[in-house]
Amino acid sequence: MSGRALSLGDLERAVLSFLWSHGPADVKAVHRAVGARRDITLNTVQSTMERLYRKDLLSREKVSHAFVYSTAVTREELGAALVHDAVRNVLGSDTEPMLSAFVDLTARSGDDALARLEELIAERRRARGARSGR
Amino acid sequence: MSGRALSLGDLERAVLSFLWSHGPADVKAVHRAVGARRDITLNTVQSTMERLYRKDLLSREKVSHAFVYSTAVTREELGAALVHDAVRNVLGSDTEPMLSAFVDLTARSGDDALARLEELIAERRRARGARSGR
DNA sequence: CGCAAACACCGAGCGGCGGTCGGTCTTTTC
DNA sequence: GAAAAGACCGACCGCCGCTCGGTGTTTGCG
Repeated sequence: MSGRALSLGDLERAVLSFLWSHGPADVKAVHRAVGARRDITLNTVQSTMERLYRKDLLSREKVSHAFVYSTAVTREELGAALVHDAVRNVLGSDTEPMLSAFVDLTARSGDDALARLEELIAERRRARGARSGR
Repeated sequence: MSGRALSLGDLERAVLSFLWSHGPADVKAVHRAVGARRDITLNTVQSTMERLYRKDLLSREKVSHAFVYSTAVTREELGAALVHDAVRNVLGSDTEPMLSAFVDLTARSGDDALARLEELIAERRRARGARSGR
């Protein structure tokens, strides 16, 4: 853990997206899938993946003499972290504005989304319910 | 309206924050309040505010021969926009992951936050109530 | 065992963006 | 009119992601 104010470029997002969808892969595979449409060198993909690795967003494991990269965080975790950042930077530490934003954004997806949000809250409640605290 | 992937720097956020707290102000006032502690020239503040103006985050009105700047969006709107961006860039267009992130982040602020979220949803429901979703 | 292919890593250049100013041109004011 | 006030322009810097070429190292085949 760590990572403050992480910023991601297009390629970085594309790489992460690919690894989230299809599991772990080596640079070559990612290049074939992601770099192909971009007319990008394998080297570029390599650099990007290493940068992602240094940001602790990817983990790697040496297989024979090539690295196989895996995501170090789930899409959900990253998404939550980014949202959290946005909130902290603009809305501050008060929770109220954050909650308002959530409801607002949810409402834009329709009333059913609002209902779904309630369900998720209820579920979360139930899960935390019995056990209490962390 | 518009706004693609807006990114804000520290000074820009500070300026916006000031204008949100204390109403409209001219460059000089903002410089006194924000630029003072930063050992920054009035010109720097001026440039930053103009950039903010071009990003449509500030509006201005000429009073005598100086501009008085006002925020063109509320803190809540900007916050929501940023959160929306983060969601779109990482979580995609499916609403489910977004809702999960919301509940997750809210839960981190405690059970009362979860309860408050429910209240806000209920309120929103009542406000939009009768009309029905699409 | 030695060599060629495969691959990771370094260094570098580019473009975009925010921050930071100095200088200049325009407008207001006395 | 001249001086003061302020807006605008252009420039430079540093950071960051993108993009490669080149180089060194490791692997595996003949």
